[in-house]
Amino acid sequence: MSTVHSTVSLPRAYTPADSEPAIRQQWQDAGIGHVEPPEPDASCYCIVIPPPNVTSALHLGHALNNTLQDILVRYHRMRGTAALWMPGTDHAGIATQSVVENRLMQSGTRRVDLGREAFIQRAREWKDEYEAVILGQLRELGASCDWDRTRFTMDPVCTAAVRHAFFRLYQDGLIERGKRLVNWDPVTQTALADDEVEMEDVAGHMWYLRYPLEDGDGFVTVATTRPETMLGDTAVAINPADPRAASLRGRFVRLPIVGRRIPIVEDDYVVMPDAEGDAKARYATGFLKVTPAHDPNDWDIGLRHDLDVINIMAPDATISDHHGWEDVPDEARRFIGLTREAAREAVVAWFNEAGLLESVRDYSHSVGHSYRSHVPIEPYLSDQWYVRVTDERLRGAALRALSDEQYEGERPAGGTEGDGVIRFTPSRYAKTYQHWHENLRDWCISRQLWWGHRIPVWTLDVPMQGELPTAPLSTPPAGCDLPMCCVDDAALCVRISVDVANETVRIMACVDRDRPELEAALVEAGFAQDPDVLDTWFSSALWPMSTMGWPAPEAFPDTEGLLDAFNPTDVLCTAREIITLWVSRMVMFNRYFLGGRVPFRDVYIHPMVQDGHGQKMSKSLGNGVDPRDIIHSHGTDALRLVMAQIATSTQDVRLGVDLVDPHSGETFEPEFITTPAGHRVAAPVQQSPSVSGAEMVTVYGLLTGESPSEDRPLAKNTSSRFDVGRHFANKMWNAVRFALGRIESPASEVDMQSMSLADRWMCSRLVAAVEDAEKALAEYRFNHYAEVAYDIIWRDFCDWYLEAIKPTIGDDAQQQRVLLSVLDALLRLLHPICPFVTEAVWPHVRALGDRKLPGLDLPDAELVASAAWPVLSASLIDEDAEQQTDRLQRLVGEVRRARSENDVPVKAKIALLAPPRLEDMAKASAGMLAAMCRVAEVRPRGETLPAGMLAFVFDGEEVLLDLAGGVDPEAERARLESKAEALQGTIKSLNGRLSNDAYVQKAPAHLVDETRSQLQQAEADLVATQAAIEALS
RNA sequence: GGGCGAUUAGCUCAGUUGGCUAGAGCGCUUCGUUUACACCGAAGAGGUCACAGGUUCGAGUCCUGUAUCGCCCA
Repeated sequence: MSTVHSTVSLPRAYTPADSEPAIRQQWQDAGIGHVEPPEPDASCYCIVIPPPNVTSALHLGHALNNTLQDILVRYHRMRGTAALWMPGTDHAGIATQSVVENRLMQSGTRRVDLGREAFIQRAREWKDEYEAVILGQLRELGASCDWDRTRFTMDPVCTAAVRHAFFRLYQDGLIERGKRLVNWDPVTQTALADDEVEMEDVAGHMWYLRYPLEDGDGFVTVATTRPETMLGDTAVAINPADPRAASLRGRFVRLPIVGRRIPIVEDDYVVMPDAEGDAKARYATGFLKVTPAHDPNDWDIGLRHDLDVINIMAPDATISDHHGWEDVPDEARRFIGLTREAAREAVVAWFNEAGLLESVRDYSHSVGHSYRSHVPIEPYLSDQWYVRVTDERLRGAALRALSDEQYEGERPAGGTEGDGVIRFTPSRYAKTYQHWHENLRDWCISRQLWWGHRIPVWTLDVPMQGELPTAPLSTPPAGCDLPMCCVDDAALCVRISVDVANETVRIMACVDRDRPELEAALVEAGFAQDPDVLDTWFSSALWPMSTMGWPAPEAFPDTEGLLDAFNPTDVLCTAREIITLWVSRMVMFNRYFLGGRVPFRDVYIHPMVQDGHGQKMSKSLGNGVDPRDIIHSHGTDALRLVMAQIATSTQDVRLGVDLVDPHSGETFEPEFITTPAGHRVAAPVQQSPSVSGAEMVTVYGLLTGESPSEDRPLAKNTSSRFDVGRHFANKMWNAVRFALGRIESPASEVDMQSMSLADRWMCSRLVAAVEDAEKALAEYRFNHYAEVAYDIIWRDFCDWYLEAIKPTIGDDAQQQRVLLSVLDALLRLLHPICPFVTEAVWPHVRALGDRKLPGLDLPDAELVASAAWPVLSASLIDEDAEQQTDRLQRLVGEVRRARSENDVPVKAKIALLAPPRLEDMAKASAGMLAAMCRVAEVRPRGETLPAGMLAFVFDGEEVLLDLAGGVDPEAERARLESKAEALQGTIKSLNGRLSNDAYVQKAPAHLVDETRSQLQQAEADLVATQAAIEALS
């Protein structure tokens, strides 16, 4: 074997960092991700990336999300379809503005100090910085996106889509301005979407306030957690089922402090008092103060009973008489200007002094907080823009898009394109989607921010003159039932509303995309653009269209043809937390603007990555793992393999977070502490596990004010979970090294008839593995695909096949050809998961010559990334080889166990004494037996059994091993007797099953037959075992 | 309060229409550096499948209830 020298071309161990950068460059040079729209009938595959927020670098959740997408895209590309993966990033309005403001505040600058233009410039600089980081990370991960088509939700292409979508919706009456209660953040003074509100449990109080009845005949007691809002009360409500309701019907209450006369109304929303009931009922009095301007439920009650709405607060949540509160008596003057917290104390004190405070009880409840400023949300009445998503054209379309089998109940009939197309994987998320739409509320899309798409509406208020317009200036479009709607230019939509109280007429003009002259004309005429920007999800909702050039591909020639070829996309791959925020809205918009077409056919929801304690990885806990660190310490393939392995359909995955000791480089499990909020985190300072006395600061330590120093450096987070991936890539690498050393002159032709058992078996296994992988991917079972690839490479190929062919490969040109071909196919099979190591060894394997077998098609390619997925013919399936190998593997297992249990030295050669039925097989596989378990000799077993041998039972026959060193007869007897006992147990259980008539009659015949043959086998094994025991004595 | 999900080996998780002795990786024990790989190989220990009922010839798998944990919505 002089060929060993050729392994020299590969180092002993795979070091990812040595080859990954060059491989990325190769992919980029070859443009593997770039796709042009193909001919109409060609097969297409498309995924749009969930655009990461430009707020910060990508975390492990992104690594998971994007690894899975890349696996799909690489697989479909290898299958020969035009596979487009559209990359890009999201401007993330609130989140980005927030991080930029925080950075400014570090130097004491507020955004208002900078002004709008300068602030947007700062935000743009932040975006440029993080966009580069994110795109770099995606490339590092190996993401084979079409980088030429990289988009950003605020770039000109996407902006055109946002402008036109807004215009169309405005024109069609689906966007309107409305006074509504919003989730108001009084610190940042902006409205928040429902999902931007974080619920927190707060230990507060329930105050019991007495409101005197107007006629002086006693009082009612209301219970409230927010006494300060009573200044805006416009009713007291009671449940109509309450026995006290009848006597109070039609009566009034005189509101303390304010003196307002407010009605008692009956509404079944009111919880009746019940000492045994739920938390709310135990604290209830049966009387509810109703403050429509400051509570969403009260708002609804107000609508039902036509109550006054009195706003008593300014936008900063201080008590104010400038925002709708007019009946302010002198008694209430002293509350004006107080913060809501101070007002609460003052109001309670007033009631106490007036003898109207009945009692106070401790009360824990859930209060919405701003995810941005972390102060309690104030339900606040303000003017906002809404999309009427509850309209049948939007919500109905989204519901009808769901596939029949995933729709709960009868799916509404539709009959337009796209109906019944969307399927969720796992299917249970279809329910989340459906329930969300069934309880949908209109979508507030305006945000009081500077960073985002500015609302394209220009407004002018003019004094009312003469007669009010009583009819639309022109006919509104179909479906638009808004008053005073008029249409002018095809790119201009004007609406007029009348404010009778202030005697003004408001003219609002919405302008379509690409009409700067209209905008200028409006400004010239004194119109001012709305200062607000759109909710980020408005532009995200258009992502599958905007990235493909809608509505004006001719204006952006790079995008021409994309929409027709690639929308609908094939699958949206995302986390479940944005099913409502994003998935739903993409479906509504795509269907609305593209004639019912859905944005994607499949929605795959992947699990969440948690830390070792089941907590979400978050910046504030310092428990996140940076994918770049794993790429550097373990290699990208290791990261990707583990990501694929954990992508199971049932549950979220815990990934224990370890530390890297900066003193020694070793990985260790940190000491954990519990934070005041109850989270498990790494203690701020840790001892080095191996360098005595040395300390380090953790990421959590950094957050709590520890500053790293030269003596006490920062310790990076990592996870030993990725070791398995590193080991696997190294295994693949070394299998190739082995092959390079043995494949000297592969045969140019292969005669399948004369292939060895091992070769036939390996090819047969390969067929099964490729089939399994294809099936797994079709069902989005990434973990199964990873398992299939892992097992065939490590268990079948390395552990068995390579060991089995060691004795013969050197002199067998045909076998060399088989090895080479199988290796090539395995690299293709593995490539979508581990693109780097497969690409790194590819040129070496390619250099060895043709790789093709009858029934195995492997067209050559420069790069494995652009190679074809292996196509195997069923003719390679070899049941006989699989059965024989299975038998041989069991025999090897028995021999190995016998050797191990009897402490036979590894180098000691032993002889196998086989009964006739086994002898042929053993002799035919003598080389393999020698290689796998050091059986040096196979001899026939005579009728008389020689002493001093070890016996075991194989397929009902007694086999002997001549172990050279001899056998301890007592240990041997004990082993055989325990074996016999186990067999007796098996026989008893099988007999029991077969003597059960119901089993024999009802179970499928093949199972019953199987049971019978098992019984036969066990009985034969028992006889042979007992014979062996007798032979011992 | 409503909805969804989870509970399987010391740890992290598989287990596809119910069907042989419930699997993997890590960790642990023992042995081994044989010329692909110690990021390796061989052997082994370790599970009343949360609990209680039910359906069935047969339940980790289906149904009901209980407990605990998680997420979403109110």
